[in-house]
Amino acid sequence: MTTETANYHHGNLKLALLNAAIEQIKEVGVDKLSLRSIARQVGVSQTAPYRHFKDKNELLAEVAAQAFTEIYERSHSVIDISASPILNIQASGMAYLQYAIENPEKYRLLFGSTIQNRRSYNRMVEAGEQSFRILVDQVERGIETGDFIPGCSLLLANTLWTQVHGAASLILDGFYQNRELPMPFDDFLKAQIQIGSRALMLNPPPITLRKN
Amino acid sequence: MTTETANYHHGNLKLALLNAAIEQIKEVGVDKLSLRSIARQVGVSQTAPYRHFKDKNELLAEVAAQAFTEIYERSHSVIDISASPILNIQASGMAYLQYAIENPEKYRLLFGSTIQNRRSYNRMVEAGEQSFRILVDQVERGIETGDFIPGCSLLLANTLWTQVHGAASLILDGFYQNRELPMPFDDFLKAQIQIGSRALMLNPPPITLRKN
DNA sequence: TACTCATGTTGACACTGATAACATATAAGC
DNA sequence: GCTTATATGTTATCAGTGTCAACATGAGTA
Repeated sequence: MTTETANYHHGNLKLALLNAAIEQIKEVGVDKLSLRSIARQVGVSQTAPYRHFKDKNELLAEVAAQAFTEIYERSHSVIDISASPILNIQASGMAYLQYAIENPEKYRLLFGSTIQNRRSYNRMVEAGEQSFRILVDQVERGIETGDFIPGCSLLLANTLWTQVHGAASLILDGFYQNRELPMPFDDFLKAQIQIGSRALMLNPPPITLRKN
Repeated sequence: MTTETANYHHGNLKLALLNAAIEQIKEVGVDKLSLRSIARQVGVSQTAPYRHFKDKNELLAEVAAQAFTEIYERSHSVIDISASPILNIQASGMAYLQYAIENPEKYRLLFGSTIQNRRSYNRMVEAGEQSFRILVDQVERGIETGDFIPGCSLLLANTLWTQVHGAASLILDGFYQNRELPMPFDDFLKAQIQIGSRALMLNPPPITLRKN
């Protein structure tokens, strides 16, 4: 209903603005995004957005909340309750990286410094924490089964996320672009995640890295 | 000499601009930094900077190159050639994190999306790689001594950096601010680095996390 | 029908990065 | 020592931004 019928003057301008923002973030990048150009695309005056968002920051925070939810869904969809925690962690890590690679500008919005005062946007914060909880859950399972270091699941989950987030950042910043890799890019990601997840294990399995 | 005597109209305006930029980045943050306010602080017209830098981006890239060098010096200064690779890695990781925490806005400049076209600024890129090489060196030593997973030092070093960089990002984004930690913050960092570095080891030592 | 209030527009302000045209002082050539 | 070219700095201006206050409009309600 909400998507079809025109409610008011424009007919759900708020949603139209959000969609236009997402589109332009993808096209011109998050830095070059302007509220005015969003309004222009929707065919509305420059100040119309202010009836639906306190300011540009608030609009971006809402886009970010949506993106965090997407990341959550991606990472969650590959979790298999009957699989081992370590496999789940690796799978959701790859899903996370894939999202970042496929949506570089959205990812920058999530973790760059564009949005100010992040902590004051509840919807966004909660959507972010939801993703994090996937990790915490799997880490706790791994601790229960005796595979992981016991003590503090938050810390272990952090180590994981931190690593995957760092990898994503370096990829998006083009760090690997002119660099010779010892293996195909996708394998490189997998290896990185595999190595990283060894950190949690009480007795990590031996590992060999193919040179190519 | 260069710092003392006035060379030209202003007397080393380029250096004065860079210093003013660094000061303002610290004070108002990298997003709110404007070329005009830098010029104002130095007491020169808005367009004077354009005689020394092609554009704002170029000025920022030079500040970043300087900051990368500082990070290198910090991380390098704690390397002890007679100590084990793993200890060196942990020490330089902590030094890196400390730099990020002490200079949050500079760190954002280095890895945020403010500077465009990073790869085209050689001085900056090289200063960055220099820091990375500290890690690669220690990883290679660790592989030689048989402590680390053999195969690809680049990949292992990446895993490390990636993790430390990710930790820095989350800290600066305030992720840990309203969150209860199981131990004092500094210990939390150390633990994270300690756990992370286990990933590289062929036979990581058992580890226990104090609950407090 | 009249009124209210959410929604949208106009006009304006104070900023920003950047360019072109002009001014000036320094270093080099004679 | 005087002229001249060039590096350096200024003025004026443009197009663009986020945001606010004042005004316009139209849908739902009393």
